[in-house]
Amino acid sequence: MSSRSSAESAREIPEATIARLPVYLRALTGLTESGIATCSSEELATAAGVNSAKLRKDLSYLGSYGTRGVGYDVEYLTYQIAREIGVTQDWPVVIVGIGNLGHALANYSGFRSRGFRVVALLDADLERAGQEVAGIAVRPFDELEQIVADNAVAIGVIATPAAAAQSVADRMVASGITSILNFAPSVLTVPAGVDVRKVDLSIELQILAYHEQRKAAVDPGSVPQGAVGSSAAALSPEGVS
Amino acid sequence: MSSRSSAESAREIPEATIARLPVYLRALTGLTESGIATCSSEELATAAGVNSAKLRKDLSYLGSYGTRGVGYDVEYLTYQIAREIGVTQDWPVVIVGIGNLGHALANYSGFRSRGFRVVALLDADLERAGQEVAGIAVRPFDELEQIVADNAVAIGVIATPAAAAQSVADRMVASGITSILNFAPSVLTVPAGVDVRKVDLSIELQILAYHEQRKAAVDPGSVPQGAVGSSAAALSPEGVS
DNA sequence: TAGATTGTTAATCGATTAACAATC
DNA sequence: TAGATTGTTAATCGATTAACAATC
Repeated sequence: MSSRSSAESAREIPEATIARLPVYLRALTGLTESGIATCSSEELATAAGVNSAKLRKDLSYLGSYGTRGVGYDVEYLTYQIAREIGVTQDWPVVIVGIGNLGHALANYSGFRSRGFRVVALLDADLERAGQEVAGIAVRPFDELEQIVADNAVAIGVIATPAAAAQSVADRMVASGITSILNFAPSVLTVPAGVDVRKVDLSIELQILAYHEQRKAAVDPGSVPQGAVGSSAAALSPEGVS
Repeated sequence: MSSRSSAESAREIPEATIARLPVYLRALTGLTESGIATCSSEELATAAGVNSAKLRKDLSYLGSYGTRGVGYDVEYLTYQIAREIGVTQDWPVVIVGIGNLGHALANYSGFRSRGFRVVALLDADLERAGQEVAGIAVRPFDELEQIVADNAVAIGVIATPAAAAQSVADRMVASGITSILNFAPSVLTVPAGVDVRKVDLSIELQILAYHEQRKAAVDPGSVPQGAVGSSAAALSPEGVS
């Protein structure tokens, strides 16, 4: 799936580690805001919600940025991780599909402070295009190629209905985008070299439901087991907005 | 983290498999909509975006629901997976925090068809409470305990700002909720027996940025490398809505 | 020097994959 | 019977973890 370049740098960072680096970065930001200048692997691990052995192992792939007997300098480690991830500079991003979710994404103020800059909002619906969301004009989807070229956009966000997602992805790839964050509930097919990550609300809920069901089974009566709906309703065809 | 009951049923399904069952379910729904009644592991795997060996291995944990030489009956397999996950019945869910994201979640029509029913929208802001979103009245957060009790709610969704998330989680847990889906960018501390899953927009984007940066490094010039922002901007304190 | 904590080793655990016997 | 495809085995790969030597 993800790019797996082989002989590039001395270190080859495992995927599982890469996925945790942003979590460490956020935990470090929290420490900075609390006025903490130095921390041990134990403290940082707690803030990030992992165990300290895993944290130290993860950081060891980046280099030796701590001091034995002392810990880590919060500011220095923050910079090193940000540099490793690649968010010491802002990445321009386009969001396609300005429905409810697109609105929420456009208004999400966390992007800017974490290395991203929304350069355009696009929607195929010409009614929506022309409006303004979060201070950014919504533009017709057809302007995608121009916008990607003008702003050197490498990352695209898809917040369209499932039916439109693949064709939006195709246009994104053709226009030069090589990383896609997909919120539409559909599997995207993209060429090698293009990375896709997927966020799916109901899949996350279903994973919780699985465990919830098991809790109820182990300890019947202790956990409320929801009102009884019909299985027909639960299994009916999708009506994704 | 997640519940790990030991001697419960004959099978002990791996976490990685559980996380993929909802993906298979969605792929099967797609096949049903296309009028396909039977499929091979190869076809279903393609629709789900995994390889067929992994799919068959995953399904083998549930039982033997296929026919050698033939494949799987789509409707039968759909039911078996839905039953395993626990979504043949509807799970009542509450959403706390009706900002932009809460709005989007409340309006997400996919919940209903996938085993969930939003029974209440809650917000601490009394201005918001009293409004109506997606046909559901927004109620004061203080009514949480009553609503959870009345509707036997086991699953809660947090869409509040980061600063409020932990206290909302505490109240949820105290009220009897044992599964939480957290959209706020903060690490939640909960008692054993409570499951938390986290969805984080900027973490997903940062993972993409990491790989994007590597692509640019391997093949300079071929991939646009975004406008140059200041590292100060990228690392400034959070401004999460 | 004594205490603390990192960075690394090595063992363990879990997940993935290819191959194929079972069987429709 | 011949062809197709599942379910399972076993090998491989990657991730986690505890323990501790290195070193501040």
